[in-house]
Formats: sequence, structure tokens, C-alpha cells
Amino acid sequence: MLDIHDIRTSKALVIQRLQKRHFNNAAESVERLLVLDQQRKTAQLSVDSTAAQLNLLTKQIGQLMQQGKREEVALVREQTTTLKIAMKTLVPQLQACEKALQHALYELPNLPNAEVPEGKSSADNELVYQSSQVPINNAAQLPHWELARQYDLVDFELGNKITGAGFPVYKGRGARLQRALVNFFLDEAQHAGYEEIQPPIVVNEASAHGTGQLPDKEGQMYQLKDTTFYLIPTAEVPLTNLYRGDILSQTVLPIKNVAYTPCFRREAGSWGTHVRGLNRLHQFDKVELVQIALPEKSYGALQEMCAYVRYLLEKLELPYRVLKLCGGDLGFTAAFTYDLEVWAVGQQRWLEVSSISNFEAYQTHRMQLRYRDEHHRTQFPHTLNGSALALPRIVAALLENNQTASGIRIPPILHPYTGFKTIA
RNA sequence: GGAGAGGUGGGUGAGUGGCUUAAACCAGCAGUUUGCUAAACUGCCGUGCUCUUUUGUACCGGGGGUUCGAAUCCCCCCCUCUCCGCCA
Repeated sequence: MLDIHDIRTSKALVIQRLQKRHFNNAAESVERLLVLDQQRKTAQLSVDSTAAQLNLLTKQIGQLMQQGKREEVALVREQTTTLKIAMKTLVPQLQACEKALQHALYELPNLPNAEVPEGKSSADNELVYQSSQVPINNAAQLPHWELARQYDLVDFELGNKITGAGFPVYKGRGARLQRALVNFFLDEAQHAGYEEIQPPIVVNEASAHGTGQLPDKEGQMYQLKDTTFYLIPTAEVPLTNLYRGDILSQTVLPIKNVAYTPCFRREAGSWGTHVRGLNRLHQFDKVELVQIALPEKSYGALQEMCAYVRYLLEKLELPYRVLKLCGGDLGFTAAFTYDLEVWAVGQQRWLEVSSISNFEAYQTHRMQLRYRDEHHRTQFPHTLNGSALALPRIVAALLENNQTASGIRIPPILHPYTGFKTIA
């Protein structure tokens, strides 16, 4: 959520930034917001001043009662009635104004940072880095779903039977490989200074609100029947909401948390081509990093997170590239995002395995997460998160890129975790 | 699933209709003093809106009601805890 104060004071900049992400009717939305804000202010003032008069009279009555001046009490009571009647219309007016303003604020996405490249779609994202050796398919190299079947690592049909499409069953060395990756990612994150958290994978509405999944985007989440609980689409939701509503001491920043969780996504409407095998699932595993940082240090933290995820990919010996998302491709709540993609030789495709974003103060405004600065004032810290990493596509790339005539080679860094060096 | 208790400021916890933003204690912050593995004393110490400030106003789980006036009385809802049952 954007800060209404900022919108008030730097309207032109807000509009310009919203246009950068190709947000429809940016100028109109902002103008409407300012009108709503003004209405809210006016309503607030009339409520407050009426309440002030009422409180004054009420106090008088108390005093007069003690002095036993009955007839004067009756007189003052008369006056309160008119004010009370006025309040009956003023208060709902104010509430309506507040609600309208709140809703309008929720509808505005975050402002892209100044460094975000111009562009409309994923085609306009800026290539920041690409591994020098990107293998070309030699026609004998299979996509991972073939390999998964050949070595009996993932059973998609069994998943269909138990649950449905997008819920694969990992078996034997496939399951072991998953667990190895989770442990590898968690161990590395700990070394990089992240505290491990095991959060609930079911969250309430307030949490879904805090990180921006609600309102309006409930289509991406599974809701538990007869409840207002949701299965998390990413550990970002419970991790960031750990601090919802808190006023932190500046000295605890930056907070660095990591969690492994399964993630659940309905992906309503996006089912179809290009989603074969492990490419897009309803349930998948992910290790997620979250940082809460001082505003002036958040972009340093973003660079640090990006460097860390690149380190992981290099340890896994996967060819990858780094993209800076353009304004039009940026997620609703993000101010700046790096996408990391690995090359899957069997499919001749780049697969997104990590998205590292700085949300600046957008989420902290929403969840009223603040810290106290050296002048004892409350300020909004920045939140960041990034996958480190999303499992299924890493598995897909490992299988495809490391396939040989004699089996699938496991990168050495994982050997202590898998207990095997090849899948043959 | 059955029964009961309770939700007050960072924590503990007083407060049963006006003098309560709310006692007291702890924690925290600032300072003074002594000196030593800390203590004593003094002051400050909730958040939002309004906003240069003051003032004003709202908030004692949420919503509604009674009243000139509600943390306090009434109704509904939510949540937490305890005991029993079942159970990983």
C-alpha cells in the first residue's frame, strides 16, 4: 500500500511511476484518491469537532449533577440531543470515506524504483548476466518428464490419482533428491546469516492481506472450506507477517529469515501448454528468504540476496541468467525485481527458479510494520524476499542438464545430502 | 467432541457508569550520583487521524445497544486458556 501522505506531496512522481508499470488510468486513479482523501479529511473534522462539543457538554452535566442543579442539567441535555442526531449521520459518512479511501489505496500497485527499466512485457526485461556456457540440445537429450519416468523419480499419474494434476508424487531417489536440495538450501542460508523458521503453511485473512494476496487476488490461493484460512502460495506470507503490526527497535534490523515450506497455487486459468512435468505445479517446495531492512540499506540487501542465489546456482553447476524486470512485468507489490532463470537443455527453455524483490515500504504500510529511528519516531522499514530456491524447476534442470548415457550426474555439492553420485 | 474461565498499554496486572489514556510493578529510553562484575535517585515512556506546534479526536478482542456520559451495564460474534474425552 502506498502512503497517502506521499501521494499528496508528490503526486506527479506517483503518476509517472505508475505509468512506468503501464498501470491503466494512473492519473485518474491518483486524482480520485486525492478527492477521497480530502473528503475523508472533511468528514473527520466535522466528526471530531462535533464530538468535542458533545464531550464538553457531557462534562458539564457531570459537574452540574454533583452540584444538584437539576433544571440546568435538563437544559444542557437538550443541546446534546441535536449533536447526537448530527453524529448519527456524520459517523457513517466518515466510515464510508475511510473505507473508500482504503479500498482505492489497495487497488494501487507499488511504484517501480527509478532503476527499473522501461518496458511493457517480459520481452522487455533487461539481461543482467548470463552463464557463458549454455548447452545446445543434441537431439538425444530428453525433457525431465521423460527422465523422471525412465528412472522412476516422479510419478505424475499417481499424483493424479491421489489428488489431481499438478500434485506429483516423488519416489525413491527423486524424493531423496528433493530432501537433499531442501537441506542444502537451508544449510547454506544459515551460513549466510538467515535464521531458520518453520511457519504455519495455513494463514488467516489478515496475513494474506499483509503481503498483498488479498484483496482481489484470492484466485491464486486455495481457501480451506468453511474457514477463512488459506494455504500459503509462498513462505513469504507467514514469514513477513511474523512482524505484522510490530514496532521494532532499529537495532534488530536487518532481520533475515529463511523457511522451507510447501507452496500451493491454484494457477486458475493458466493451465495448458508449457506446463508439462515439473514446470508449473499446484503444490511445490520452496526455500524462501525474507529480509526486513532499513530503507537506506534495502537495495544493498537486494544485491546481497541476488549474489547469494547466484552462488547457489553456481554450486549446483547450472547455467543461468539474471534478468532485471521491466516496469510492465513487475509484480503488483514489488518495487524492483531480479528474476533468475536456469537453462533446461532437454526443453531448450529458460525456467524461472527465483524471483528476488524489494517491496520497499509497500508491504510494511499494509501490515503496519514499523521501527523506531534514532529520533524515536516510527518509520516504515523495507521488506525483501527471494526464492533460494524453488525446487521443481531446479530438479527439472538438474535432470535435463546432467543426463548422460550412463545416467544422471549429481553435482558434487549435493553428494553429502543425496548419498549417491549418479542416478542410473 | 464435553465443561469451565478469560480477553486492558512491550510484559504482569488494577480498574464495575463521569475526576481513566487508563493505577502499580517490571521492561525500555534519557540524565544524575556512587562505584564496580552493578546499585540508587530523577525524568520520560501507547498508536492513528488532525498536524509546524498547541488544541481536538478515536482506540481497553470485534460489532451493535442502553445512557447526557461506557474499559465498566446489555446482546451477538471472534479468539485464547484450563480441565475431561479422543489422538500424532
